[in-house]
Amino acid sequence: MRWDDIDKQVCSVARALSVVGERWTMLIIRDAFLGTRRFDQFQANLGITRHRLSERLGKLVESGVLVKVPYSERPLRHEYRLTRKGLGLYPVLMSLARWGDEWMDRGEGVPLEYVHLKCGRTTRPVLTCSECGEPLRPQEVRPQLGPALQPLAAEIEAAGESLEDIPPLFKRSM
Amino acid sequence: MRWDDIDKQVCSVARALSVVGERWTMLIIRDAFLGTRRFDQFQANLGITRHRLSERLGKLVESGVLVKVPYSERPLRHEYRLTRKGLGLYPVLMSLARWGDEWMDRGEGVPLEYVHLKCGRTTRPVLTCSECGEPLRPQEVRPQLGPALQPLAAEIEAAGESLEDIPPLFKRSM
DNA sequence: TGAGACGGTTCCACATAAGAACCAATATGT
DNA sequence: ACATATTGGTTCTTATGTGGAACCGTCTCA
Repeated sequence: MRWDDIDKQVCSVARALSVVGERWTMLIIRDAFLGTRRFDQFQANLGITRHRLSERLGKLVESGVLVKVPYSERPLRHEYRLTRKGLGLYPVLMSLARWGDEWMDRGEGVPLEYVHLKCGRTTRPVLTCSECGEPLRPQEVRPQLGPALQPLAAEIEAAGESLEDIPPLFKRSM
Repeated sequence: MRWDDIDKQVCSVARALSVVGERWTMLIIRDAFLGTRRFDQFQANLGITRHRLSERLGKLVESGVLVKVPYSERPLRHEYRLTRKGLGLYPVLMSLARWGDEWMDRGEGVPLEYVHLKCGRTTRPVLTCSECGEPLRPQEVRPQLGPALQPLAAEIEAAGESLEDIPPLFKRSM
């Protein structure tokens, strides 16, 4: 299978990665969250080639993560800003940062700290349950087929198999 | 700059991506979280080429995200399992899944739902502040230089500039 | 009139990926 | 005893992606 076809999978992770899963893309988004908006700024901050940057920005605009907003007529210039869809990537970015802080440390402490303005303290983001507010741990979460995979569920039951304990069942999912 | 050098940046996101930022890698990890352990299982589920899979698994073992555990002598066979470091990627994965659910939906509903066994309800993971428990929103979080970037802070102050409102300041950070 | 800022595009050499075939150690069936 | 299957790879060829540098077009400012 080609990488270009992963967005066809019935899998939210695969679909997400079809947009933000290429080299440089998440770093461009990180920079956007830190306030970078212009082509040359991105290029200087990231050290990516202009060619690649141009291509990646184009794709991000196409997929609705960034918008091109003019900030000057004559000469016509635009900058790139996060859309709501782009802002939605914040948890992904923060989770990556947190994991990097925890596991990729070089013994010099973390590069950045994050002050939560609401409570005034340095925060370390935690993933929690929307329903009970407890931290979400992988052992305490059971994935089950959602609406988009009901046909698959029917198929499996028709074959006389059980929906329980078939981990590879989820091969097209999650 | 080459992609291979991003792990040298003083940036936790970049460092994290140097491990999990390549094509296929997060999908391999997704499968590992869903219970996949053996080479051929991964290959069948993902549709990745054996070559690429072999290389990616090797890198993940090298970087400590997976371990190779023998499950049979004669013939010697091993399987791949998530380490604690690997399990630490759960929030990244769930955040990606959630974003995909929300923004890459095709109108057929979500592929998978997640039941939080502790409270028994279908959960949608939320990123919250470790200190006050409130949901973390990008506008309410102020990144500031951490220990690893104190030299940079000194440099900037020496140049007579302010640490405030210099977004590109963070170019080597986050 | 000439240089510089900005936001790109074009070109080439090299690196990485996809797909298929092959390989080696054992186990299993006949 | 021999053929076939299983598992976990490696090797090869061809296609696609990437990095680096040069170039381009529109403006502004001196």
